[in-house]
Amino acid sequence: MNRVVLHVDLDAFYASVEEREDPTLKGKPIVICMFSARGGDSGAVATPNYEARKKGIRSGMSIKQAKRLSPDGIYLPARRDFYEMVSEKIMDIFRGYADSFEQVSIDEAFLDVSIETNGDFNKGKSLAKMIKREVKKKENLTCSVGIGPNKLISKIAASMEKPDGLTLVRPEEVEGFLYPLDVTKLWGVGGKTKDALDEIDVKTVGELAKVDLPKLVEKFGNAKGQWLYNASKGIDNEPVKKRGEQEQIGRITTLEEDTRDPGVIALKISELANEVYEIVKERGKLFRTITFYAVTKDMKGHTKSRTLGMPGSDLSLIIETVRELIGDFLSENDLPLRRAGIRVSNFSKPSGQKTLFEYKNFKKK
DNA sequence: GTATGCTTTCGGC
DNA sequence: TTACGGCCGAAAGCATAC
Repeated sequence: MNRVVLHVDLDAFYASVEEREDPTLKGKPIVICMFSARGGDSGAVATPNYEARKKGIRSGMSIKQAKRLSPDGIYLPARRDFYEMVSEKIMDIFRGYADSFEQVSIDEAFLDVSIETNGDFNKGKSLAKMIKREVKKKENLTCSVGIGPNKLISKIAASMEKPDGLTLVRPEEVEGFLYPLDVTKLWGVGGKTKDALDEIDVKTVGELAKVDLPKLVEKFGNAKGQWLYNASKGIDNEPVKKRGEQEQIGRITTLEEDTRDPGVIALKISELANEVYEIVKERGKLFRTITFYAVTKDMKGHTKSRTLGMPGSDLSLIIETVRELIGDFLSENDLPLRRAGIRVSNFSKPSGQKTLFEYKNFKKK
């Protein structure tokens, strides 16, 4: 039996939630922004609504640039915790329709409905309509749905018709659907891969499908070469599977001014470390890797990380380790920092295994 | 050589 | 050219062990 996979994507999610909360905003260009600690219009665009997109505003753009494109737009600060709550309710709706379910991000999910539809794409389509109706009715939001025989196809399908779209690609339509598309439409083909494909005159998926496997492996290595070979033909066997718990917890902030003063950086970082520590504690986790993240004046990102021999959970452990990492970083780079952050990862649950703290005490005896 | 683990970078939302 | 958040997961790059 063939698979029937849905990809559901909430339309301009943050902006749509704000419109829903304040209907007087409807029809106006709305731009949800992440303002930085620098004040004024320092910061970036998280999500523009469709009106704002018509004026050329895109996510990731600086707020200043967006204001030049649409001075009369409505610029609102992002309320991420609120969007998170709305997202959870909607994900529960999606989950109710799926044999297996995979949440990809705050506004996106895959639903495998193969069993429920018995492999029938017409049933998949009516299921998609039901989902859209329920989200509209219960949460007053629209979404775009793609239906295909796998994740790769359903994800691209969902992006074809937005907002409030529904795109069905049957197995026999896959090649016709895929071949005219630009290779960058394939999830996993970004700037680097695009440039490499340009070198061999491959611009569309159809052109990529004509390249033989050895050539792709030679150019991209085994894993990526194989993946490109399959993806170009619409082949993707990745299962829709429930994602486990969060693997990394981090916080980053923009410094009030550029600096390379280790004291100033360490102070800011310890505030962030506190927040991270609270979450880790609440979830009862132990971490083994600590990462210091920095963005220098030239906007380049850098990381310094350390993996401990033994899982730990103490705040002081985070702060002391990151202090050393800051020192390492500053001795290797000479530009002042614009942003700084911290991340812990490599989690384990406290089991019978000793923590670093317990291990140290054990040694003392 | 291949598997494994750690560090760094990339890229999506 | 200038100006540019705050996350996350995955891939790439590298070292080490067998």
